[in-house]
Amino acid sequence: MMDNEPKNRESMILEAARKVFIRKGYTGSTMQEIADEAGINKSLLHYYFRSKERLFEAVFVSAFKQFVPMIGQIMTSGISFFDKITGFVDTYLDMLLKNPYLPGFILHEINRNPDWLIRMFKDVGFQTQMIVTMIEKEISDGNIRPVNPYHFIPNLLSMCLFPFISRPILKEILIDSYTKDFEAYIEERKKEIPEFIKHSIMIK
Amino acid sequence: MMDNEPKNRESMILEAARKVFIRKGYTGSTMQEIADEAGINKSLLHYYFRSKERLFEAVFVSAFKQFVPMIGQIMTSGISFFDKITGFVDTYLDMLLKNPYLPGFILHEINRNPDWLIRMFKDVGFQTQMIVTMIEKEISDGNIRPVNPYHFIPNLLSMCLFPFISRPILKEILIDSYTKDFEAYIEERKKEIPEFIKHSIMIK
DNA sequence: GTCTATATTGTGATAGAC
DNA sequence: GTCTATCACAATATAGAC
Repeated sequence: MMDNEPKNRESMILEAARKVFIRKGYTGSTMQEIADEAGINKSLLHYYFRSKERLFEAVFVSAFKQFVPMIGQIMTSGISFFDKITGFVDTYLDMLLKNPYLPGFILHEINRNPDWLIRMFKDVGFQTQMIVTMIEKEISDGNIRPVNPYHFIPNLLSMCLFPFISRPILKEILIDSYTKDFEAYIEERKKEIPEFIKHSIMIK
Repeated sequence: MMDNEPKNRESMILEAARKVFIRKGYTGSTMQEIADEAGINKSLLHYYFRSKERLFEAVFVSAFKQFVPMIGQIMTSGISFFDKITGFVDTYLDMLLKNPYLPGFILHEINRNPDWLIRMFKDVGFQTQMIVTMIEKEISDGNIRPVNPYHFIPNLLSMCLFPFISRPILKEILIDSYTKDFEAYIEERKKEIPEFIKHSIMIK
């Protein structure tokens, strides 16, 4: 960790709040715990952010932006379809390894209040239509077999995200008998997921 | 709904608690809300179950048993590998459609307290080794290509579970532009998931 | 068994000294 | 800006009448 630069209180608080909220969720976290984590007094939280809800909102917005993959860049580049998949999986899994509790946090909080999504996606924007178009072009070009993009995209996302959401269960039913730790297991998936997809939809 | 038979208070409370806990989680639920849902007084909850935690535990244990797929039955039957996959996906998605919030609930609560798992799996037991052995036999028999079972099994589970965990997001980024409602979308997946797997690992 | 208080602790939030 | 003290209320839990 190289970020020991003296930061201002506001970002210190945000960092502590992020840590606590992401791990325990909104209803599972208390202002006291966040204050302790930040090494300051409870009232200071209210000084910088008016309420628990506002503090949470600040954390959630930034976390959500991180969660939605920057899929546009790589999907419009000139590389082959298989390389696009590999590149995406590699980049996204790397980010998730650095933020293993992010998926569970986002999914749970969105479930708690789905209305946030509409406002969220205005800022962030997952370019669905662009990806669908890209996939359809690959099909008509004869590079991949006819696959329904509206199922393929969730399949891809699920295979990346699921291990992080179900981490304790996976550890119990699989990894323990597989003698690998979690990070090594995810590293393996960087090859396994593209391989799985390759056999599933590639024509040549 | 045909279950209007007069039930005893205890199961009425359990039903109400299940509804509230599964939707809002342990920290997001209050005893008051559960009492309201059951149409009774707050103190009665404490009469039947000593504490919030005990009431939750009763709900969680039964929910967890439902969540862990009865994969042993179908995986040891004499049918072909592809039929096993299709049968499992069909059965499991049907159960999930009746309990759409179950996966998010279980996964979130396990994340909140992973220690429960050890005790849970003693009772329930997901027969990992049996499934792994079965897959390895299919490989050596030349029915499917050599695939790592420790990645294949999570892939299969993830494709079934993910839509339910990420339902609001999927609705926002996919289904709206796809003109299907959620149930119709899941019905489609009963064919799409086996199809995806078939192309991915079947040899013939 | 079921209800109406009531006790007791948690927690978000504010007031006010410095 | 930062702290201590305190308020107001919500939530779990219990006591006791019926």
